[in-house]
Order: sequence, then structure tokens, then C-alpha cells
Amino acid sequence: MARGKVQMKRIENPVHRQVTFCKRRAGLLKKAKELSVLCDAEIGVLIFSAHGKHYELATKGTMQGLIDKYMKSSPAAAAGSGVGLGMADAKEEITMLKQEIETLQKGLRYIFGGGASEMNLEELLVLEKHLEIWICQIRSTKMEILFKEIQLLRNKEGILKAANQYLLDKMEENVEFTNIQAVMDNIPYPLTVQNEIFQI
Amino acid sequence: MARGKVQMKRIENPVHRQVTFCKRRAGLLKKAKELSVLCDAEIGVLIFSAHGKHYELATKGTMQGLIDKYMKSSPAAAAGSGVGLGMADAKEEITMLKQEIETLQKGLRYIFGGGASEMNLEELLVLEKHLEIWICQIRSTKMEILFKEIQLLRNKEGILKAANQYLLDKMEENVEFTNIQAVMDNIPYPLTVQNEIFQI
DNA sequence: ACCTATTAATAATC
DNA sequence: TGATTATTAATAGGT
Repeated sequence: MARGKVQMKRIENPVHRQVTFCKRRAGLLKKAKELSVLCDAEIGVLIFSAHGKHYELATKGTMQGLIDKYMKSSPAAAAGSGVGLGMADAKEEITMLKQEIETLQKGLRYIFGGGASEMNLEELLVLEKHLEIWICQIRSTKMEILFKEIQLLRNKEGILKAANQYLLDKMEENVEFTNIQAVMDNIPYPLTVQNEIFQI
Repeated sequence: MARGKVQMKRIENPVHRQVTFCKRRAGLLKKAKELSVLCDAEIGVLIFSAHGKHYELATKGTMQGLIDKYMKSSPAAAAGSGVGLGMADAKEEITMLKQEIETLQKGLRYIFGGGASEMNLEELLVLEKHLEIWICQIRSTKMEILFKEIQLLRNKEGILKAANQYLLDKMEENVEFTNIQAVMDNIPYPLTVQNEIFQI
């Protein structure tokens, strides 16, 4: 809102970014306070800078109070209440999932930014590993699909083989009365399938 | 900010108050998102209306994650207040995180031209190829980083070598007048670098 | 919900 | 950082 529009994407110049962070952070907190006062609302704002510094604002009471309120009112859905993972396992899983999310998010940013600029060597290694895992999953899915296809074809093959055998037997029974070739010529359906399972 | 200043106090007219609440709430959340994107910050906003309705925004990750972060970084906070995640909460968080991962993956799929929910063999092949390309890019970025590092070191090496050669020449020129060892003893800077490129 | 006249926020600059 | 200012963005009041 000043001397030129601003693109809604990460400001690359670190100095500009820092300055903007300070200004807009102040602006955001001010707006939050105003909304709280004008409309009698209770508002909490948590800000973590990219470098880990954190800022907060809680109107009416403490951040803790707000968080408590949030905990109680927000996610009411009961997770599958059955027995399951132990607490430690659950926490571990949460950590892992969060890591995965972080990686995916970074990956998206990487794509959009075309971005070596954003990721360091360590992060690239992690992302690479994730992608490799993903590819493995894709390949296994592919294999599954192919196996299903093969299974289907095998079933067809079995059925056709049996049918053909049955027909052959019939012909042999009748061989005294008629010429096999003549019978074959009169069969209205093809006895062979695509991959030539059955050969006369 | 419009048609007249506004006093910084509770709006008494309930209709006006409600309207302003809606508008400014939207504005606040927008500002929060912008700050997050522009400055690469992680931001959470909790809003409780006077009537107990609640709204929230968490950029990057979940509100839970933010709260966890807050708990860790805020010294006095964590222990009390029964906010420590219970088992149910943990499970719920896992569910949410998994959902988020799903969303991110869908986003990636979308990027790669898919968009379909169930992927068929063809789509899987395409995605696989894309991922392979992505991995290649990552690897090339990795190499680039390493290469830059190497280049930097080589430059250093070159400069130091040249400097040393120059000094050596100087010493040879002066060998008639003075003792080399004496010169060496008086050099105010180290002639060797970390990897011992130059040895006397 | 949509429309503007206004005010408020802020990007660029020093 | 801290001011200044030209602009853009948000929005109060009205329909």
C-alpha cells in the first residue's frame, strides 16, 4: 500500500523482508487490538519469524487462556476412541508427520520459486529422500495395477482353455462321423485369443 | 478508514458492531496471511467473538503446531493449565496432519497436471517421470552448491599461491643482500592455508 | 452483498 | 532504526 503494488510472495531481499516484517507485524497487532476493542472480541496472535523469534498478542486475558479456550472449543471431533498407539508413539508419529509436511511445503516452494535459493544442502538431501520414497510408492502402486491386469488375463486364459479343451473333446468324440477340419470351419466364434493361448 | 474516523472504543450499535466484526476479521486474517507469505513467518490468529463463536488461522502447519511451538518457547506457559495434549488430542492432531499431508500431495499432483483423485496407470507413469525430473533437479542443485564451494576454495588457493610465489620471488631477488630465513621470520602473515597448499 | 469517499497502512526513499 | 511521502489497501457508511 505504498509506492507500488506488492506481489504476494516471499520478499527475496532480506533487508526489505526484515523491514516489512517489522512494519507489517506492528500493523497486524494494531489491527488485532482494534478489532478486539471495537467489536468486543477476544483475540490472540502468535507470530514466529523465520529465524525463530516469536511475538504474541492476547487481548483480554492471557494467551494461555485463549489457548485453553481453543482447545476446548475447536477440535470437537472425537478421534477413533479405541485402543491404539501409546502416547509416546503418538507423539513420535506427530513429529514425523510434521516433518513430512514441512518437507512437502518446502518442496512446493521449491517448485514455485524454481528455487535453489531457498533450500540448503541438508534440506535438499531430505527432500530427495522423500521423493525417492514417493517414487517407490508409485512404482509399487503401478505393479499392483499390472498384477491385477495379469490376474485378470490369466483367469480369462483359464476359462478359454477349458472351453477349448471341451470343444476338442467333443470333436474327437465325433471324429468317426465327420471331418475335423469341416467342424473347425463351421465354428462361428474364434477359438484363439489375443496371445494365442490355444493352438490347433 | 472510511467516511469518517472511528473512535477506538466498543461500537455500541450491535448491527454496526457485527458488520465491522465481519469486515475487520476478514481484513485481519488477510493481513496475517500476507505477513506470513511476504516475510516467511509462521502466524496463528485466534478470534473469539463476544458470543463465543471462534475463528482461527494458522499459516504454515496447524494451530496445534503453533501452540506447541509457543508452549516450548514460552517459559512459564506449558506445564499448568491442563493444556498438555491428552491422548485424544494427539490422535486428533495426527488425523489433521495426515489430512494436511494428503492436501499437500494433492497439491503436488495438481501441479503435475493430474488433479484426478484416483490415479490410473497412465497418471502414475507421468507423476513418476515428473518426480524423477524433480530429483534430478535437486541433485543438480546439490552439485551446484558443492561446486560453488569448491570454486571458492580454488580461488582462495590460486590467490594464495600467487601471493606466495610473489613473495618467494622477492626473496630470491633479495637473496644476495639478506638471509632468507630472516625474511621468512619477518613475514607478518601466515603463508600457509588450511589444506597446506604451499609448503616451504 | 456491493459501492465509494475517506482514512489508514505502508513501500520506497533518504 | 526513524522520519517522510506517494500510493495502495482497507473499510465506514450507505443502498
